[in-house]
Amino acid sequence: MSKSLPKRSENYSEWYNELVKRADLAENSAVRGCMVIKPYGYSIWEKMQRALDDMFKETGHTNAYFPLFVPKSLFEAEEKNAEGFAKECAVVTHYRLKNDPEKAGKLMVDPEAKLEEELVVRPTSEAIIWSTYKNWIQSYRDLPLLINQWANVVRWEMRTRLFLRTAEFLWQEGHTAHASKEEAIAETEQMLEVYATFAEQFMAVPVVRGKKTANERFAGAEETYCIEAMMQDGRALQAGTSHFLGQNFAKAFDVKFMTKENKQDFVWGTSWGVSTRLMGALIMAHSDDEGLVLPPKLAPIQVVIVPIFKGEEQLAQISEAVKPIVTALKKQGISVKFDNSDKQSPGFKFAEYELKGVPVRLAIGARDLANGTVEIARRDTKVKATYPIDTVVETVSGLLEEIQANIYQRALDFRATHLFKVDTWEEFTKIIESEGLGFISAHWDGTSETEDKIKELTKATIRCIPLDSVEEEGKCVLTGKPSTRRVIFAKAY
RNA sequence: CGGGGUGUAGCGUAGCCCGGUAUCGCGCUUGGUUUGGGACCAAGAGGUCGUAGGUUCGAAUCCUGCCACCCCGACCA
Repeated sequence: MSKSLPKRSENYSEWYNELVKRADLAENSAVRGCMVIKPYGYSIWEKMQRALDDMFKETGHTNAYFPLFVPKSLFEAEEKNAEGFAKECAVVTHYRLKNDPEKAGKLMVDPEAKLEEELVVRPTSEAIIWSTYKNWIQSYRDLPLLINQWANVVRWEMRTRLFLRTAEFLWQEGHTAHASKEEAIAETEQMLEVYATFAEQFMAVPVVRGKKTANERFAGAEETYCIEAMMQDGRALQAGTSHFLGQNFAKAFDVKFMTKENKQDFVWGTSWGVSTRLMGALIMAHSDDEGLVLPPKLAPIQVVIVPIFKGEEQLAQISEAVKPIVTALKKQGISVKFDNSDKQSPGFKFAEYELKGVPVRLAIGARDLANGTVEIARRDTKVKATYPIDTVVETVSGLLEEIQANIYQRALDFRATHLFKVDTWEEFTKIIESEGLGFISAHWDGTSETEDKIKELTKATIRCIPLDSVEEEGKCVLTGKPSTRRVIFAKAY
């Protein structure tokens, strides 16, 4: 195995792929399009789950679990939703295998064990959940119903990429039911804000909050809100979506409730989700040619301590000096690893923990013991400095906060320099065709035809209509027709 | 799913055109010396050459099917 990663600047996607594998995050599995998430990668996902789950609970949601399989008849009930996902569904048709009479030791699908009704492996759970909600909701007193589930879903994608698009992926999906349209919209917007806050404060990835155009809307939704993040190659990554479902699913599954006024009405729904794709966003937003750069809040190991020693005696002395540091850091809630293995040289360890994105590294050798010092290195800037040993805890906890803030700021600055306000088609194509592309803020006439045409010509799509976009007079960048606000165009993952 | 490429030890590869039982590096094992940015020396172990067929006295090498991965398209809430 060669020591260094492919250069990010030379081949971004090769760099990404190699990084995911080399940092022990995930690898391809024996199943087409499905990945194995390795322990180190999974522990990052667990930290994401923990933080998100806390935020869901804080906003009044509880977790539940619904089946992996959806009977076809339920799946097709909400027509638009079914149609939107039909092309990427895995379907279970049989429930038994048997020995193949013609090939010894081989199994075959037992043709006699055909299911009466096919089961769709959920690509999303609206159908199975709304069919259940019908039984749970009778009165306005049963509302709002605020439920989340952590689950796996399957979407049979033609081309997959580790974390960004896999046939099976892990996610959470919130499904809520409300007595009024206003309340459902407020819920949709609240959860979008939860996602945006998580992305910015935990992942250190700035996002644009916005609404999707009709073309990009979730199948079965009245309105799809999203957060869009910019990766280091200037492409956009949809990092989370929150849908206002109107009464579409309530009508499809006949979910009615009695209002305070003693009238029957259909309930209003929302659904919202983020997936292991966030791992892809996290990796692509911050990492460099040396490897991962993790935000301290999501790093499984926040501080690694590397002893530099000659012989066991020195290691024992260093270990003694390290002990109180480890204890003190842990007391602060900081996760620490003391790597006292003598299998690898310090240089090897330095490179290894950089590859894995450990935010802070301490190095202690005989020289430090004599001087009462520790070398502290930060992953984001690669700056090293020596500090008195009794200031380590304070320095480290300050540094973790600084790194969290710094990588967010760096990503924000990157986005700022790759966000272009464009008013002519010439400029538009020039930017979109250049290597280091980015987000284009431009006027659009509001029609699907124009959106499609632009996609056809440039491969750029409307990522969203930003929630904070200001109303202004303008002309569509392609057609010249009047427009009242700018939208964000970009090439997307 | 279409076009192109790749598949050889845990990883990365040479050999393939021109058929004769597989090269090198990393890693691994053992012993020793090392350790402030991916240590060094010595000795070893490790292979149905992606897979299934075919041609041939003989196939990593030639032919066919299949599978997987990568790149470019198409597809993608």
